[in-house]
Amino acid sequence: MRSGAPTAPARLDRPPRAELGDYSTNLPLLLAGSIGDSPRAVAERLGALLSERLGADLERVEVAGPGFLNLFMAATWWRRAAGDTLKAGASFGAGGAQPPERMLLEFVSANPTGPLTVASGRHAAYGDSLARILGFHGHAVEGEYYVNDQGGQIDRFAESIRARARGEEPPEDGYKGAYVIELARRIEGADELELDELARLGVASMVEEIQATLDRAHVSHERFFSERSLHESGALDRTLGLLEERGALYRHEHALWLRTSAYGDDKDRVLRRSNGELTYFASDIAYHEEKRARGFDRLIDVLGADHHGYVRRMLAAWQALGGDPERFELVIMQLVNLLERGQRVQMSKRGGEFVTLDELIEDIGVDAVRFFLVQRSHETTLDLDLALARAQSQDNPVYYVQYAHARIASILRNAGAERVREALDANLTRSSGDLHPSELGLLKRLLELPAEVAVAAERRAPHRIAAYAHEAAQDFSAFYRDCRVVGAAEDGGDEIFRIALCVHAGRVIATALELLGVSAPEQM
RNA sequence: GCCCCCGUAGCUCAGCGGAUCAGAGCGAGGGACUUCUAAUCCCUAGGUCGCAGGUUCGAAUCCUGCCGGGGGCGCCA
Repeated sequence: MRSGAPTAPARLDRPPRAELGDYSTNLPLLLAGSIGDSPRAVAERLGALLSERLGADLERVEVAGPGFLNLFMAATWWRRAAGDTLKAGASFGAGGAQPPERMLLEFVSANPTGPLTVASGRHAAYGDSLARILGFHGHAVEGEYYVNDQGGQIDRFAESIRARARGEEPPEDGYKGAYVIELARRIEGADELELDELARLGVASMVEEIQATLDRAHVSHERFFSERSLHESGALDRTLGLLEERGALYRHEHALWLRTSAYGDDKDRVLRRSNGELTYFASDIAYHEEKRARGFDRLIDVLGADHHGYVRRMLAAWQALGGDPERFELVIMQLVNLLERGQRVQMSKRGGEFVTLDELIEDIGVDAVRFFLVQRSHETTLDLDLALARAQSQDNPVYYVQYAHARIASILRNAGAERVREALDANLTRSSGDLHPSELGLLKRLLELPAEVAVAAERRAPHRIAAYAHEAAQDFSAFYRDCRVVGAAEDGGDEIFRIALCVHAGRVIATALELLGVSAPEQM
């Protein structure tokens, strides 16, 4: 667009109230400026044009407010839309990514020094749902878990296991949770193994547990990537060499520094300490260089709020490696505050006092956990009162959505396979007559799925799908209340059309739940 | 000191690439089960969208400042 053209995007919206039309556009408002005519006049002209073009599909247009154009579609248009989308089957809403990309999504990556906490659970629920949404939208997504299986914390972890194996208390800065005792018991000869070997075994055991927990949470990663392997494969040395070649390194007071400040960081960062040890940051850079070499179109890291200070330096390092900053996203997840009857529950792996993801799943069920943890935007702190979550398990929104799905299944069972098949094959535009407002409301909602998926994918916002699923369930409930399906003729409805609508609604709700990793039961 | 997130109905929060955006759920009060699942549905909330400026024909939505809450700022990971 040339200068003088509107800068705001033209939109086709669904007005907040049905009386305002089926669709509305702000186009006249945007065009008025460059055309040099009043918005309402532009709206009049555009409306006339649309009426001509759309013919019988358009019932009428109205110019409203400062210059909106509200469109009222005819019943036949809706019937055709229903028929068309029904043909798309379970893939309705899929695809559309512009352009489709190969993505690597790193999420959870919790230290293998203890069980996953509820905070990790939020990362898991978010990351896994995001991966599903991005994939459904047409991207090729791989999920990855970075295992920090080396470094000072792992040493302390090993020391803690050994102490427990010897019946002693863990060191002051060690891991004091009861699970370490269990771990010590499970590892044979833990009291006299070399620390390095003990660390290896302890981490392996912990990673296994973490994987089992993730399985229970229906969260999957394509790959677990070991930090240690970067050292062993020489990847770390190669990365340092690369940075050296690019002139990004320098030595100062016996330490090796990366010039991250050249790429927007506040100050430079140490890669090799004066005592000769490499920092965590150094391996992380090697890890990202490794990811880069694998040739993805885009990397997304999901990090905890406590890592936000890390974002700038990681991006700087990425650029120092020659990476395109547009192709590397760092998503910061805000915290989960766990409350128990209003009391804050402390979450520290070393302190050993925390609520695990396993416990939460045990408490309220996987479906509720998944739904709860992605219900709120990842950018906002999530307060989760455990007592409340337990008590609410009956009124939990997830049950509401699942119930709608089960109810649809029940109706379709009632209608019988024969009628359902008939509905799927029927030409829905054959019958005429107006749609019931609740039929229309539901249909409109179902037609929004592709747009909702697109927004959720583009903004990395799974919570939108949770909200959408709930809205779809609400609209179905209204439809159920007002419109008899089996035996619709009794109140003047079209049974075939309504069965088709049920099939469609069931698929859409199932799709939304699937994107959240929540089951869609046939009966409850 | 610097950085991040938040401040919207009693509570938990959506909305925040501006206009038709003042919403949902829960809680509370009152109704509805000879009806395809009552794990449901219907009615009842009048909240200065933290405060003050600014940009705009138009701001909860963008900008600035301030107040309040949470978190982070290591040659830890």
